Amino acid sequence: MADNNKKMVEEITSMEVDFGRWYTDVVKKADLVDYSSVKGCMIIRPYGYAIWELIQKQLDERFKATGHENVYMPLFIPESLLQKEKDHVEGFAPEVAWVTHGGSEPLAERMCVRPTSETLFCEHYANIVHSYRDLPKLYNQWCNVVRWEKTTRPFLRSREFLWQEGHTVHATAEEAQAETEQMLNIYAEFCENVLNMPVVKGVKTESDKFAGAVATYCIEALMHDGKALQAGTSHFFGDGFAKAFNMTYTDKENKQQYVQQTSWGVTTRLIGALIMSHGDNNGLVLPPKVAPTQVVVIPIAAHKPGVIEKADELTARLAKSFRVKIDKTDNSAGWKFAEYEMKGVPLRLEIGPKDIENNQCVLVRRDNRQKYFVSLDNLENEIANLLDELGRAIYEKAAANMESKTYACTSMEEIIASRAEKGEGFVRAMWCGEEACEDEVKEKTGVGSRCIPFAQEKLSDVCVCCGKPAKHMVLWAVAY
RNA sequence: CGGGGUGUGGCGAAGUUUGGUAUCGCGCUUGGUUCGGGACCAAGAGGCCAUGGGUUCAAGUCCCGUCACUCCGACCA
Repeated sequence: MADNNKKMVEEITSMEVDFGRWYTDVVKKADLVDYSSVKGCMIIRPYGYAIWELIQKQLDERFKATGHENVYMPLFIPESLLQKEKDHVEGFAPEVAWVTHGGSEPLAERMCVRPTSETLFCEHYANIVHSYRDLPKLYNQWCNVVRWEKTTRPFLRSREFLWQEGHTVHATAEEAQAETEQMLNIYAEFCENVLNMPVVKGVKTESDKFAGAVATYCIEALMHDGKALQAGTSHFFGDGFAKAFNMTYTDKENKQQYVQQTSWGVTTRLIGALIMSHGDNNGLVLPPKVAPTQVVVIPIAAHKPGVIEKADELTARLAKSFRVKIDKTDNSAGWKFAEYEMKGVPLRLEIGPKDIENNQCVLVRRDNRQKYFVSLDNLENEIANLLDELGRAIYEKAAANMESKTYACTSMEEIIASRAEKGEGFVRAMWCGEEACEDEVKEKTGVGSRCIPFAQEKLSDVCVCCGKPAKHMVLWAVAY
């Protein structure tokens, strides 16, 4: 059998050897994506898309529960509309794709393919909001956006990607601020409970915030290789866009006021995040709540009488409670085991002649390959428990990874030494608040500021760069 | 956008230095034996060697151009 395992090693690069290669191997071999002839864009295959649908569904439930409604905006944005907010256009100009012709006729005004839809929402809100009675407006849109990236990677950075963008307008800054924080908290809760992925909540530094925002909040996750990944953002805009787009309403005192605005989004990048958080050298490990198949039923010695029938019966029974799939192909059992491990299916159910005799089956956990011999009488409960346990276990593992790769440093030398000795991870270090220092840290140590975590800790009194009094503890890292 | 690398059946490669019949493994098809960790035997199908031009009796191989992909830097969810 050991000989057969060689095949496995050849097929997927070990994470320890080359994490980047491992990642591209996994997304392809687990059948999540395929490469497209359209440069820098990916084909999301049915299995990958099913994960996205589960993410969508569970996020959408949370949005609806907090009063949000889904809408759809146009794909194209006229140049004049994009130009209205100065910071915004400067931020996005380098990466927008332009439509210049309709058929063979040049357009009077070129249009970009949306890189994000703030401007469209702003225009719409300016039209529909007149009175304090019209507020708040809590809209969300599920769509695709285009950003002309130079280098691309499936799920992490591609020229077209799928996301959700929430856009809300409020009467007061307090209310908008509360919305911004609420949505960040929803993202964080979702990452932890649904994706089983720990995140750090914080606020971006001035230089790193969204183009046009007053403040950008984010959740940062740490991947298995110690690099950081921004998993979601929530922006507070104040009235910046409101002034540029003339979004006003009349308040109770009959005075004209600008609306206060937010936006927030997560993308298909979340799929990349969970791959790099939970995956191992056998492939994907999917959190049970977003696994398209939670239990795969594998009949053993399927030619023996009664096995297929029993496996079918079990599959039908379990389908009432779980996402179940049966594999009746004539591939060998061992091949199937490896196949569904590669695809990250949380539980494998083996049922063979011996089991049928004993009124039992074998359940095997994806994360640790532990085997359980389970009576068929109590199967649903056992499966539910094991799925829960697996979810908790991979969360704990990811949390332990994050903790063990988080380093507190009190000087630039320490940061450099930490990176050299311990490798990549989150570096916690004090900062004075000056952009020059932020840049210098990045230049000299290689790590960039990820966020100023909400959970602050005073590691020392002075900035690691300039030695002046420190204002914040910043989380630094090499990022995807 | 700068610096490397690679393009050969569906996938992964050898062959290129030194020009001479298109090779190997996986996968696929058919039949049989297997079946509790990537099975085995047998017989098949499948390629104008990325592309355009050149050199030559002869080009996957040498020369010039183009395109694509990929890795490393600068920009980004």
